[in-house]
Formats: sequence, C-alpha cells, structure tokens
Amino acid sequence: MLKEDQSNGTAANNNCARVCDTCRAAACTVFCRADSAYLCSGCDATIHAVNCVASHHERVRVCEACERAPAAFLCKADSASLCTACDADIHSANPLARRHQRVPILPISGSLYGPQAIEHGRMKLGRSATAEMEDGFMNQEGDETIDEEDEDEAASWLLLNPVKNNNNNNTKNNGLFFGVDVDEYLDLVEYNSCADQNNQFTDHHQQEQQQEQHYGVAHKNYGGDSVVPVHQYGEVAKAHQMQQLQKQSFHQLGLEYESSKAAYSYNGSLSHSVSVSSMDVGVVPNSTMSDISISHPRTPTGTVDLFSGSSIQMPTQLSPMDREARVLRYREKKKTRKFEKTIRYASRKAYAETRPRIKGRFAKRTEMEVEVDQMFSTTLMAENGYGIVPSF
DNA sequence: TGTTGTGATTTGCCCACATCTACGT
DNA sequence: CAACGTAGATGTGGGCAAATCACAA
Repeated sequence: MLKEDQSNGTAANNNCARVCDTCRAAACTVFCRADSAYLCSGCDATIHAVNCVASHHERVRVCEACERAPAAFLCKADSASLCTACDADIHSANPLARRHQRVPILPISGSLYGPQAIEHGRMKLGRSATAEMEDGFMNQEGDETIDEEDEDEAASWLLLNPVKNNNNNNTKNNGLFFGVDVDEYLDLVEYNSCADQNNQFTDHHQQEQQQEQHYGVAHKNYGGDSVVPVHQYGEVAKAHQMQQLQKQSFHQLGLEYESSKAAYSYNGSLSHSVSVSSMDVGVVPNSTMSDISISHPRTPTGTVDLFSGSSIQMPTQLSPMDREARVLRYREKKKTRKFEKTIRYASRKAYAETRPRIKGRFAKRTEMEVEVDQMFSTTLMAENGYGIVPSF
C-alpha cells in the first residue's frame, strides 16, 4: 500500500528531489552528517573512500518519500526509509499504515559499497553506475537476494502478534510515535523482559511439547472423535526441523531485542504489524509446532511500567543464515496456514449443535428435553452397543 | 478537500454443558 | 500401580451488538 503511495509520491516529487551537493547532477541518496552534505551514491562512494577519516563519516539515507531530508526511520513493512515528517504523514494515514513497524535508522560509517563497488563508481560516471551503486547500498543493509517483501512480512509476522482490539486507541493514536498503547507491544516486551532468552525459548519449547503430548493423548484416547489431522512421520520431522529453525530465530531475536534496548529510546508505542490478523486469531491453531510457538502468552499489564521508556526494535541486522531461516520458516507456515476453523472434538460439536439456544446463546435444557435426550442416548446405546457420539 | 451520514460487512462475546485434565484418595 | 472420585478447565455454534469499512452527499 505504502509502496504504491510512495511510488506515486516519489514519482510526483521526483522533480523536486534534492540533487547531489557535489556533482549537482544526480539525485542525492545519502546525507553525510560530518559534511552536512547530500550526496549521490557515486559521489558518496568516491568521497568517503578517499581516506580513513572520511570513510568513518556517519551517513544516513535520504527519505525515499520526499527525497529532501535525511531518513530517520525505516519502515519494515514497506522497506522504506522515511524522514520524520514523511513517517508521520504516511503512517498516520490509516489504521493499517499505523501498524507498520518502523525502526530508527542507524547512521552508517565506513565503506558502504565495498572495494569493487567503489572501483566501479570511480570508473563509471553514468546513471547506470549510480544505479549499481544504489543496489550496492541496498545490499549493505542485508542480503536482499531473498524476496524482500516476503522477508519483511515474515519478520513482522514472526515477531509480533497483532492486537485484536486496538480500536479504543487507534482513533487517537497514530501508531509508533503518536501515542501510547501499551498493550500493543506487550508481546514484544516479553522478549525484552525475559532475562534469559534461552529460558524464554525453553518455555515455548516446553509448551509446544506439552501441546504435542496433549494432542497425542487426545488422538490416542479419542481418536474416533477427533478430527485433528495426525501428522505423518515426514510432517513430524518437518515440524522438528522448523523447531530448530525457530530456536535459532528466537535466540537471534532475543539478542537483538536486548541490544536494541541500549541502542534506541522510544517514547511511544510500537504497533503491531500484519499477518496474524484477526482472522488468524479466530482460528484454532493446527498442530504444527511452528504455529503454536508463534503465540506468545501475554504479559500482565502491570509489568508494563517496568519497560516504559525502554525501546523495542526489530532486529535490523541478521546474519544471512538467520534471515534465510526466518524467511524459510515464514514461507513454510504461510503454505500450511489454515483459515478454516478446526474442530478438535466432534462430540462437542455434535452436542453444541443439538443444544437448545436462545438468541444464539446456549440455553438450559428443560426436563422434557433432558428426558428425550436420555431416551435417545439409551436407544442409541441399545442399537449400537455404545454411547459414543458419532464423529464427523 | 475534508466532513458527515448511511448502509454493508466484520468481529468478538455470550451462553450451557459434555468432555477433558490434573489432581487426591 | 491401578481404579475411582472430584474440581476446574476447555471447547462447541448461532445470534447479536459493536466496531469497522466503503461509499455518497
């Protein structure tokens, strides 16, 4: 959505995009704080590769929306670097945009492009060179070979749970920096709050195992009733594999969150992004372990004060393996996502369907109905030899 | 262009009770 | 250790109210 907005906006604003202070030809892509100069990729590479001091100049990307101010935040959902003003404008536009995750952009020092790119930049002076340099710049933030959209979605999706009822707040709050909505990031805070991230994962893992055992028992005892799909060996193995990936990811996330606390300071709330929408919330989780682990138990509201003022941030720098693992996990889950409600106990369903209702709500059975029911079940038992409610 | 009103759609809650789980005896 | 009893938790579906969305004036 924002991409469309931005592409439109960028296209519209291209005419007034700031030009490079050095070459006065190309559009600037970075802002050098030390030089207080807006530079295009080529000039940036050339100038900051001159010597060691220059290479340590802190630079930030230019806002992709207005292209006139240094970017302050990176919108993960849109993969867009935005200045404070554009960020406020864009992400206060609608509730969906408010849920985008944004992280402060760290200034970058050192060579952004690597020797090859610099050499390239020196040799080529045309648009193509600039384009290549920009690509290089993009790649600097991480391995972009993986589908970025998927990855961003995966990242936000894996990290955060949406809050189903933020209605009360979002009429006044505009998301990340425009209000305080504590509950919305409790899930995240939990990661920060956990002193031992390994334990954190262990808890999840144990929970998963309990769930697995629970389902296993259910299948054993009530296999006739249950309609929960039983995993084949291959699927179990896959689930186990996914667990391993998740374990890696949780470790990674934990570290990232902890470090982020020191790195940044947010005063506002962090809205949830994407993915586990209210549709998902209403869905009974299927038995893939990767699904179960996504739902974090909510932290009691009282604990929030402990973290007020502390920051929460998306991990911005992951090793290629971790990123790949995360995306893989996301894609895997995306494939196995189920939006249909899963009936775990058909017998309960059967009873629910036969139960008397008043305006949709279950009502107490009258004595007559109880008698009829008893007669029916007696008959059923006599005919079938048992009283099990037929499964569906 | 921004505001207001209206209709359509979506979401979450409520209810009773059989079933399930985790205990203790 | 197995069998039994008990208390508390869980899950089930239809209707409704509230929230949200889309569109027009």
